[in-house]
Amino acid sequence: MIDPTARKPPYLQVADILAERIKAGQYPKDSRIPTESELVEEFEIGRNTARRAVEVLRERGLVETVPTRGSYVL
Amino acid sequence: MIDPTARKPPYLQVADILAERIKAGQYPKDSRIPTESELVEEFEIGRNTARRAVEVLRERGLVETVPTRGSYVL
DNA sequence: CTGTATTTGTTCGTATGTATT
DNA sequence: AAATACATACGAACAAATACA
Repeated sequence: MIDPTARKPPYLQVADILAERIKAGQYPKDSRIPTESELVEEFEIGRNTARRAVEVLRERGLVETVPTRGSYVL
Repeated sequence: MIDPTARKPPYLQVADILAERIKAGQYPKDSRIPTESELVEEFEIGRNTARRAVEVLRERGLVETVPTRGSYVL
């Protein structure tokens, strides 16, 4: 799924995949995207990398993160 | 704040600035100095450079670093 | 009310790759 | 060649808040 050798770093690859899913309606508005742990498992990445990916989605205004809850599609 | 072109490398410049602050009592004994991330932001340097700066303070016996906690003034 | 599980927040440790001087 | 610097990544540990049985 993720290519660690690609020019695009893993955290961006993951962010883009998640953004695609949001755009496609796979994660509907107000729904919660996968937790950091789930992203770690699905994409076989470290937690920090998962966090960075979600951070990108926040910066893009795609999700909102609620501590102890998760990140929700806007 | 930091001059990347100076003869003194950034990590030493940062270390010296922090040492000054400790000496001046800006960071009192037993208090925590800024985290690596905070140093990255304040001085606009990379994380490795921030780490190097703190390493210098350790070598000078000015601080003690506790994994997952931070570095504390001695 | 109490304990446990879940989830994000924070922070340092370590390593790799690339670029510049 | 060596030192310096930055970006990226994974690991580990602990805190804090929330949810739930």
